[in-house]
Amino acid sequence: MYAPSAHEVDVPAVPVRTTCPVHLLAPTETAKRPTVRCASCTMRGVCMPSGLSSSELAQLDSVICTTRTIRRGDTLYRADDDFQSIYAVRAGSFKTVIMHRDGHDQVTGFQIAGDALGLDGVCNGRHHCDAIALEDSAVCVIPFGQLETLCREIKPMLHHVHQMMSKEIVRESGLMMLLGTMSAEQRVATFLLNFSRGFKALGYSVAEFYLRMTREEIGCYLGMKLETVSRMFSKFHREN
Amino acid sequence: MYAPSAHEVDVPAVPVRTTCPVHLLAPTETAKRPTVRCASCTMRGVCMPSGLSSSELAQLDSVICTTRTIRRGDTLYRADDDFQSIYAVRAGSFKTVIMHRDGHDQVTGFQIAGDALGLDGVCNGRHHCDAIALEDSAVCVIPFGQLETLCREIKPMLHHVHQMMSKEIVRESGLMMLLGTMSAEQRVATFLLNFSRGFKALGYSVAEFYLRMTREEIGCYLGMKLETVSRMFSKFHREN
DNA sequence: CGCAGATTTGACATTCTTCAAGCCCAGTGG
DNA sequence: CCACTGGGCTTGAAGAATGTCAAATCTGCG
Repeated sequence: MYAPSAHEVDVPAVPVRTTCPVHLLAPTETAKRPTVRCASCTMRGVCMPSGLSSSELAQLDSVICTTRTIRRGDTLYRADDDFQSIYAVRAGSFKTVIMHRDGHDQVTGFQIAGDALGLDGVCNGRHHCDAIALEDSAVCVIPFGQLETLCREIKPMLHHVHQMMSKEIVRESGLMMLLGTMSAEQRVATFLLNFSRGFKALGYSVAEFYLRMTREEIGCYLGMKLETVSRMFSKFHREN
Repeated sequence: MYAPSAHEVDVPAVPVRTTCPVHLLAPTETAKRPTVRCASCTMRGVCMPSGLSSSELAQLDSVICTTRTIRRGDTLYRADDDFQSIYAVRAGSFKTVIMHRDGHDQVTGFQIAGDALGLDGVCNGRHHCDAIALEDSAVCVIPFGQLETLCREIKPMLHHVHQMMSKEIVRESGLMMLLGTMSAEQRVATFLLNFSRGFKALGYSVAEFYLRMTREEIGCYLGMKLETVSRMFSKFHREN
């Protein structure tokens, strides 16, 4: 809808929000609880350590993966829910939100295919935020107790889990930087660039992509009001 | 210097910055690399899982702990440093800072006795921030590779490491909430309350304590300018 | 004592929010 | 088919919160 050539400038073309899904679920994935084999999963490189032997992969498969589908707007888990499992996004997208009594919510992250969800629950056995699907989505369910058991047997797995958690820590500290030091304009620009990078890693276009979240959700994530987000988008669009 | 009774209101008495250290190092701890035994460490409850057998504690001691002292203003590690170890603060205090080329730094946390440092490095083998001592301090050095080995042998240890990392994730998301949704006044109040809570856990006074960091560092942490921090302190003091 | 850095305070500028109005689009029902 | 409706989006004007700049203390340290 906008010129794809726009990615010569720092900020990618402003995407238009539509309801056309970025990742369509394959029909086989919509069934309620089919076992998906990690060994043949295209996302394996994203959510599992590389270099596992086939017997180790079999261990993974036997112990760990079931999938779950979540409809747009539904929650994968809520704050205070008992923590049992972590999740890997297979298809679709989510947001994680910390609700505050007075309605001042904070979106702490957007997750797309390959991202992990639920690591906040390890700390004290309860989740600390809500995870809400932005579109019809599917996740792999990874029971954390069993994952820990596996970690004791497979060293690369242990290290991978640690990396995932550390990556989350680093991601969040980057966000703190954004929230603490950047102007509204810089925040929106950074947000678009990060998103673009995320889609690129999945093989989608860098310069043109759909945003599944509303202006309000973006604002909530970036620490500003939806009107300000809108103004920044307009500004970038004017200035290309 | 201020009335300790002030802790009846929501916000503790505004502390005065001085150079009087909160935690004095015992003389024996200032030597360069003495081995401190985890088994007899008073901080053990904070940085290690409870319920380890004495043989497991011995394993810990033999493999892991050396200590290091850092002078005020010196760095424990810097961004881009090779990641080898994580650290547990034994005495003193630190800040972690993400430096940005244009001088817009972000303080991502303050760490006092019992807190962990360095978990951001697991992710890709390099640290992502600087850790700087706010006063003469001491840390336990915990080589991460050896810790992972130990994790495979001692299950509670594995779980504890996961909890530490998850705790850091939760801490950061709380900070994102603060940065994203709160007014300057609320941020400073929350900051003081959190700090008060941290000191309380160490057995120090809730209503009166010293802040080792400058107004600028606090501002950097809370996403505002030092003048604003100062104004809020003045305001709280006026209103008690 | 006197310097350098930290802090406080005031006046003014800027940025962002708030409030309000109108537009666009998809879904709905007559 | 088309008006209607609601949600999301855009835009303008005014106001509040915070940043910027500057000056005057305060404090610890040599």
